[in-house]
Amino acid sequence: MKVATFNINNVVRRLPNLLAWLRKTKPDVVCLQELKAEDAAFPAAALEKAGYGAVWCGQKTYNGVAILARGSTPVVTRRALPGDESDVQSRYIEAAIGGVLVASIYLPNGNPQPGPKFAYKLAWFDRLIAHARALKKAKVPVILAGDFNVVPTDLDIYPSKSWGDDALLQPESRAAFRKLLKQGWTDSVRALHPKEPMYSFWDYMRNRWPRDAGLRIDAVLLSPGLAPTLRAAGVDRWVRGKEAASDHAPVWAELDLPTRNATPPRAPRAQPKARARSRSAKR
DNA sequence: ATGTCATCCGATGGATGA
Repeated sequence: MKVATFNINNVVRRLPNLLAWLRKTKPDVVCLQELKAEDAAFPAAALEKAGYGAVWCGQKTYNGVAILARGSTPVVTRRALPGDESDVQSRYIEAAIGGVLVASIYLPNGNPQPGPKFAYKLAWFDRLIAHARALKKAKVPVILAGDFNVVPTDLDIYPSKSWGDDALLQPESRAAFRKLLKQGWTDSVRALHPKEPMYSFWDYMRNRWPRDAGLRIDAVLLSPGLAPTLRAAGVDRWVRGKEAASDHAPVWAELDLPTRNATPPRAPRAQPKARARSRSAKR
């Protein structure tokens, strides 16, 4: 099973880019962030046509998260992060897909800091840490994927002093991310690529993409039970170089899990292809 | 401080967020 996270930076404007990437890489599960679209504007029909069922939490102009599944529709378990009923920002959605619980996360940016936005970021992080702990205790396979808006270490950013005051690099932000990981989550890309930067975001400003001045702020985290299934992980950098690209590139992890809706490579019984096809055609 | 992209509101551009 291939699971990916992609901060799409406006799913309506970026739909051609999203569809081209889905066609080329065929992830089984996709977490999207920064839809920047109201519920009614989400391009569900186009994604369905591309073979993906979707669930989403939209919001006008800002935020917005979604989960896509190839050949099925995710079963929503939560549409908001617990812990603050007054929080109306669309930053969390959680769903079950083939026995795995998947969360699409858009952690607050937190700039400028210090200030109310940074306080909101840290409070949101605390709520995420508490909820992640509860999910872990449930002993089910869980994937936490999204834009965590944290540069975890200095390896995760190009050599630069211009981000010193940024909320993404503050010790409090980094400590919160460490605290989350310490519960036992595996940062897929970092686990398999411990020495390379593996950037996932390049600011539009100041020629940062052409000079590879990137940040690694998007991640696919695996619960302890899933960690041994991790086979490969990476960043689809080429997506960032396309016309009208998002400022993020997709981050993915390949797990050695049976994919319920995938066509099996060989036929254990008669006509498995036809059966698999008719099942997905019902969607 | 700079500079990029995009949208909002509501007016021919400034404020905002990332």
